[in-house]
Formats: sequence, C-alpha cells, structure tokens
Amino acid sequence: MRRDVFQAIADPTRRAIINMIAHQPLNVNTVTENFDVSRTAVYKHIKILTECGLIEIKQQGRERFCEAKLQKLNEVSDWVEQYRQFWKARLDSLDNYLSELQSKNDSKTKKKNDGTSKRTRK
Amino acid sequence: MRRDVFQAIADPTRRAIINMIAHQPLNVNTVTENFDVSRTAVYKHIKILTECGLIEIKQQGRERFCEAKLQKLNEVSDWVEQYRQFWKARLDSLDNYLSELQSKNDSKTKKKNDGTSKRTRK
DNA sequence: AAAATATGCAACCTTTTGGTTACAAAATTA
DNA sequence: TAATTTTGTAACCAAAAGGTTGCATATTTT
Repeated sequence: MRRDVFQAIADPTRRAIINMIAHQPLNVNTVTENFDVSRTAVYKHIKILTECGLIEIKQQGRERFCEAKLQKLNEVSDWVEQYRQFWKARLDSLDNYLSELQSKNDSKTKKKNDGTSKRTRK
Repeated sequence: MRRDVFQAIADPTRRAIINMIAHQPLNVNTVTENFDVSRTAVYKHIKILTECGLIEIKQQGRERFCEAKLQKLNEVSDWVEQYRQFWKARLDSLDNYLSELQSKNDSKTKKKNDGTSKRTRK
C-alpha cells in the first residue's frame, strides 16, 4: 500500500476535498454532501489523505473534523521546482528573440528609442 | 483513460524517467537500462508521459529520443502554490512566537541588545 | 541479402483503485 | 430509554494500472 503525497493528489476527488477543507475544517458528512459518491467512498479518500499526512482528523463529540495540513505539499513543490529552469530556459530564449525583434523594428521606424519598452525577465 | 499531469507524476518510475531525460534527451533503450522492469513496461510509462504532454518523442533513424517538456509541470506548480499561504501561516506564527520569546529572554539576561539575532522572515 | 538493433503493440495476467451495500458502535436528542 | 445522527469498517465488485511474453516492423550493419 503505497501512500505518498504524489499518489494522494493524483485523484481529482481528493484534490477537491483538499480544496474544500483548506479554508476551514469540515466534518465527514459535510465533505460528503459536495460529491455524488457515497459517504464511504469519500471516507476512504479522507483516510488516504490522512495516511499521507495531508489532513488531520479531530474528534469533537460524535463528529470528526478534517483539517488540512498542507505543509506536506512541500514535497511536491520541491520536486516540481527543481525543474523550473528546464521550462523557463525556453521562455527566456523566446523573450530575447522577441526583444531583439522589437529593437530591430524600433530602429527601423524611429531612430529614437530609450529602451523602456524592452521586455525583461528576472 | 484519464491522462492528466497529476496522475502521470504519481508513479515513481515515471518521475524517475522525467529526472533522467530532464538534462538531455535519451532514446527508449537507454532509458530502459536504468530500470529493472522490461522495456515494454518502460515504454508504457513513456507513452503515458507523452500523452499528457510531459515529454515529446523525436525519431532519429531507428531510434526515438524522449525529450522532456516540463512546461506542463506548471499545472502542478500552480495548484500547489495556491495553498502555500495555508502552510506558511503557521510557520510565521511560530516565527513570531520564537522571536517574542527571544526578546523576553534577551531583556532578562542582558539589558543591551541590538536585535541583530532576531529571526525574520519575508 | 542476411543478421542485428530499436521500437511499437497485441494479448494476457495480477494487484490496486475506487466504488458499492450492509452492519456495528458511539454520541446526541427527543 | 428509545430514536436519530455521525462515523468506522468489513465484504464484495468492476475497472484501471502496471507488469509480462511474444511477435511484427523499420533501420542499420555486416
């Protein structure tokens, strides 16, 4: 039974659950009301999210409130961000290309150009 | 056949494949060599990654090179980042708590404190 | 041309996933 | 106390996922 964050957020229903409780904790029945699958199905999703640490259950009377613990999303964030350079590189190239194009065009139409319209990217 | 980026990166083998070809394109056999499953299994993973746009296949003679197209990871990045406030908030609270504690402690032990050791977070 | 190499894919199998119904147990309410 | 509400979980099912072997096809190599 693999139970990591990547697998947990792969399911669209689970992502929707996370979205629901991100703002405020909700009990199991309330979460269920927003889906057209059974309470048991939703409960299983909640259990998976609990097992990988994305949510925590707090009992209050006969109800259990699901509280989002989104620190765990750091794992995903870290993994994704390590590749940002690989998809940013091309955008930068396009940027340079466009701004070169712009310069050429500028010098063709008007001789004066202070360069303020040049696109930049940090 | 659901084929979205979240589902694609849920499998650890596929994440490993992405990692391999992020730096330079590799042909199918070379990718396969690094795993202990069959070429067919790896091929299926590559197909899934292709179908959701994370990699592109370029034929070159009898070989096919797999090239990473990681722009699609933006979908994941965007989804995760929208929640950052929810897990950053608590760290900030802890930070404030710790720095308050520090102040109290400082004023108890030595009267003089220029505050340079105070923890800050932007 | 023949052999070797690199790949795509069908057919099949087992395990996992996501869902269901049915029932039990604990807490609240009437 | 009896009825209601909220939840946990067992038992079961169909479909999807991840894997395998075997074979066909296209390109090089020899």
